[in-house]
Amino acid sequence: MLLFQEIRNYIHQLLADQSIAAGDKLPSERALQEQFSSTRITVREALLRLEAEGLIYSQKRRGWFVTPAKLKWHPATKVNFYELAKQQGFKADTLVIDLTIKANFSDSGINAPSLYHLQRVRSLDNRAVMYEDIYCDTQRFEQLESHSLNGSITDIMATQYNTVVCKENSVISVTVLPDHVAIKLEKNSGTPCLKIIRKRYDECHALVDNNIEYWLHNAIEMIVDGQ
Amino acid sequence: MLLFQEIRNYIHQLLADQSIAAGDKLPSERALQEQFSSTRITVREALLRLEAEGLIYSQKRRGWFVTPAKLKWHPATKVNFYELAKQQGFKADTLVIDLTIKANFSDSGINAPSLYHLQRVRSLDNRAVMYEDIYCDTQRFEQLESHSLNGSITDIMATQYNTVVCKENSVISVTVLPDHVAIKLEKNSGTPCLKIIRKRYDECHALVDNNIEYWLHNAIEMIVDGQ
DNA sequence: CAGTGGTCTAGACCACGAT
DNA sequence: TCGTGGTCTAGACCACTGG
Repeated sequence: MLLFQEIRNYIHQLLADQSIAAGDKLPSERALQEQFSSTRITVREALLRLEAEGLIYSQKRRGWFVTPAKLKWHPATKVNFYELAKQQGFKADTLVIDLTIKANFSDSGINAPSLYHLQRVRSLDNRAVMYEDIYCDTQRFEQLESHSLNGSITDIMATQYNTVVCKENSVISVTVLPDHVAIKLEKNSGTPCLKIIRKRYDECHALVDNNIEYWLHNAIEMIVDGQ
Repeated sequence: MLLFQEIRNYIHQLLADQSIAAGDKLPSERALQEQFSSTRITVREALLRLEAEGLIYSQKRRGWFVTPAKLKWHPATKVNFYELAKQQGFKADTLVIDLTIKANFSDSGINAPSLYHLQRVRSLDNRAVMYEDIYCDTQRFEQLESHSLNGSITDIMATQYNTVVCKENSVISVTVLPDHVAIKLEKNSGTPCLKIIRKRYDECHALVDNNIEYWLHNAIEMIVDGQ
C-alpha cells in the first residue's frame, strides 16, 4: 500500500465513521504530515485525490472541509433553481456579478447586433457552487437591467418579454474552472467542474439565449430519465 | 504569472498551434523541467491540471499524450454503443472481462436470489475509455453465458429473453476511477471520471438490470435535449 | 500574531516501457 | 539498458485567515 493511499484510506475511514461530517474541517496538512511521518507533498497527493473523488474541498488558506450533499439536477427538464434547491433542503442564493452590453460574437448563434452579458454566482447553503454567463439579444430584451436579475431569467422573459422557451439543448463536459471563474467562486484554478453549454430556443426555433454554466463537480449530480 | 501556469499556457499554445495534435506525445517531464529551469513537481502540477481540463492524459510510464476527440453521448436516448461510435468516426471494441454469478445484495433493487455480474471494458480507437459492471437476474436470463456478450445486452434481452427495456433512470456524477477499475483501464488511481448508475425497467416497471459505468472524463461529452 | 494552504526547490529510488 | 512516469523526502518562502 502506497503512503498516500494510506492517508486517503484513513480519511475515508473518518468519513465512514462519521468522525467528521458534512461541512467539518479536516486535520491540517501539517498535522497529517506529522501523524504519518511524511511530507506535505505526499499529504497533498492524498487530499487532492479525495477532492477529485468529490469527498472534500478546500477553501483558500482556510483548510480542507467535508463536502455537503449534492444537488440533484434533471438537465432534461426545465426547473427553477430555487424550487429545486428548496425541495432538497438547501438555502439557495443568486448574486449578480455584472450586466454589460457587448458586440455580438461570431459563434454566439444569436442573430443580433449586440448582446447582454449577465454574470451570476449561485450558492447553496452559503457555499458558492456555480458561475454562469448568459448572453441574449439587447433589442429583444430591451431594458433588461430594469428587472431584478437574481431570480429566474426564464420567468422574466416569459412575463416581461412574451418570450417562451420551448426547447433547449445542453452540452455537458467535465473540465476545470477557468481562472477567472475560479476567482469568483474563491477556488483554486485547478478545481474540477461540470461545464454546461445550454442553448434555448423559442417556438419559432430562434435562439433566445446562450448560457455557459460552471458547477463545482462535488456540488451537483445529474439525473436523466430516458425512453 | 505562476510558474506552473506558464508551463500550462505553453502547452495550451502548442495545442492551439497544432504543433502537437490528437494522440501525439508531449515532451517528457524532465525535458519540460529543463526547458523551464524548474522541478518535476512543478511540471507535474501543470500536467495534472491539463489532464483535469481534459486536454491531455497519461499512459503509465509511457508518457503524456494529447486527448483525442470526445464521444458525444445522449444519455436520455437508448443508443447502441457501436452505432454511436461509428457515426462519429471511431472504431469501437468491447472486451468481456468476466461473467460470474453472485448472491444478490440488498441495494441491487432486483428481485432475485442471485445475480449475473458482467464486467466489460469498451474502447474507442483502441483506447480503453469505459469500464462497466452489469447486474441482472440469473433466472430471468438463464444461460446468459451462452450468448456473445461483447455486443448490445439490450439486443440479447430483447431477442433471446423477450425482455424489452422501456424505461431507464441514470444518475451521473463526477468522481475518480476506483482502484480496481483504474487497473483495468491501465490508468492511475486518481484519474477523473464520469460515474453513471443506470437502472433499466421493463414494461411492468420491474428492474431489469443495474449498470454501473465509469467513463474517462476526457473521452465523453453528454448532450441533453429538453422540453 | 500564529497557523494555514499555495507554490516551489533539489534532490532520490522504484517499476515498467521501449529498444 | 536507458528513459519514462510514479512516488517520496526535507526542506523553503509567501499570502492570506483567524484570533
